[in-house]
Amino acid sequence: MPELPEVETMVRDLKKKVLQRTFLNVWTDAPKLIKKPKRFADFEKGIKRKRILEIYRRAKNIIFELSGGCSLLVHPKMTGHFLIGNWSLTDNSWHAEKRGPMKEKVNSYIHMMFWLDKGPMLALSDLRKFAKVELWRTEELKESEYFKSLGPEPLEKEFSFKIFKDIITMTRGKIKPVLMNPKVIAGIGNIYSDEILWRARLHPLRDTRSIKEKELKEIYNNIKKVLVSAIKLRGESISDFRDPQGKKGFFDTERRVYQREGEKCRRCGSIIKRLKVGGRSAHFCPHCQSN
DNA sequence: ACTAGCCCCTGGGAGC
DNA sequence: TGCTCCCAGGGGCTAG
Repeated sequence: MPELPEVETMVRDLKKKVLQRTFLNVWTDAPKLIKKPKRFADFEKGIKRKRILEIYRRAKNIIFELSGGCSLLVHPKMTGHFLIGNWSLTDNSWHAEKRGPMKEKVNSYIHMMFWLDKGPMLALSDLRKFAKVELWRTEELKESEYFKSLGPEPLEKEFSFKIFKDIITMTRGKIKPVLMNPKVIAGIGNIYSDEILWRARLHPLRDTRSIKEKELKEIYNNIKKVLVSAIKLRGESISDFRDPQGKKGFFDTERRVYQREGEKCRRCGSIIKRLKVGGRSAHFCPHCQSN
């Protein structure tokens, strides 16, 4: 499940491989993934012959800044990830493939394929087809209500303890869903919120208004520590996340609570429990993370 | 102002 | 072995 570290891993790899290259063509068998513009023909027309000038991450979005004042935004949601491959489809086989299922899928979950000039192609794999693909005017995207609504980036220098403290104390609710809310802080999802709270020794259901300064400091420090460490390890692959080369991440070695229900806490030996909050499962140690 | 629930989707696990 | 049922989950949305 791509969260900030997995999306950051994809962006860093993509920058090495596809920067300055030009979109020649695009294919999909799941046009519903494309939310903007509404018609695939318009999307196709809009992306063709555009060169990739920059690639960056905002929250869990991957944004390709293109020539001609366009930006391609991809939110991978649950199972989306980019793959870079040397599938040698010539222009002729592309036309053949257009009429039927792709024969050269390296992965049967590829639902979008981008042909680039020179070298390997770019594919979007998405088992559950939840991903969001949008083509924007760059200016409009940067000024969009959506961008403005996103919370701060937790790894930016500007994300000080004071800012963190202010937004958490301002946001009422249970700490786990608050941490996961992209409008509060960008990029933290179910896995990393569980891991952060275990390290900070806070119960996922703690009311934000009851959290003391010292505890806030623990959460703040562990947000940075966990995310930085996960990026170094190239993300998690408990889910089906793979990097653009199709390789797994190594965060599993650092996993302490997520999907460890019934197993022993690595700190105190108590049995890890699971509960539901905000429609998501929260994993925690009932001894270390008392409410 | 909250929160619970629904929806999109599909593989995998459980139960029979 | 194979069928059916149910669940997970990001995030936007609605309904209570």
